[in-house]
Amino acid sequence: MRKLPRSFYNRPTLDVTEEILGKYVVFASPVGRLAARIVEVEAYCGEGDPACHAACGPTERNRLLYGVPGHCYIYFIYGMYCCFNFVTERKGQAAAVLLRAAEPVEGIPIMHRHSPNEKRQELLLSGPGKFCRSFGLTLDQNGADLTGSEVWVEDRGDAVSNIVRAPRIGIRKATEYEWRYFDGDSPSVSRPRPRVAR
DNA sequence: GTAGTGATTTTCT
DNA sequence: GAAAATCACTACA
Repeated sequence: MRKLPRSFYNRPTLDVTEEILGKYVVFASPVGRLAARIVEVEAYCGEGDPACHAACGPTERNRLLYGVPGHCYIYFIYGMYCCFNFVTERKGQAAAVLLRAAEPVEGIPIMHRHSPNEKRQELLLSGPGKFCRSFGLTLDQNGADLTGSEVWVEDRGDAVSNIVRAPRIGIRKATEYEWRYFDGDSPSVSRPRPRVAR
């Protein structure tokens, strides 16, 4: 059990994306400690990636992407949901890894309380919006330092044997890049059988 | 079981 | 004014 250092994030985004699978994200929330095993992520590289928030240059909203790696980038979307990102690459390089899904490990009763509609435990974190809601992550955690003591990622020695690569989901641009990585053996990925349409 | 559409707010053009 | 890195509900097979 080892907290990942900043040097883990200060590398090519696609390397971080692949290697963060099977790691554990931990959130010391005000109502208790939460932990989950990461099973699905997507890479967003600012340079040459039309789907990245930073594709059109720096703005007030995405400035964290350009900042120091190893921080959280959380944004509000579709009026009711948040998405949680890990900022990667060196300062000045806008890139991040979007956490799409995870398996509940610790603090499961708390997650159920945040998402009373979701009865099945393996689906509590099966999507970026649901992950933030079940974890209780809000814009209050935007910009949190992943080497700090509020939110961080641990290596618990898990290896993912069946890593699957697929086109990214929920975007209308640059879907030809297969930058979505997930654990093909996990029941908690957001789309068990990815559809080609959309 | 799968497929389609509405909800709702922040951000940028 | 329009789009967005989504989710939940309804309709239909």
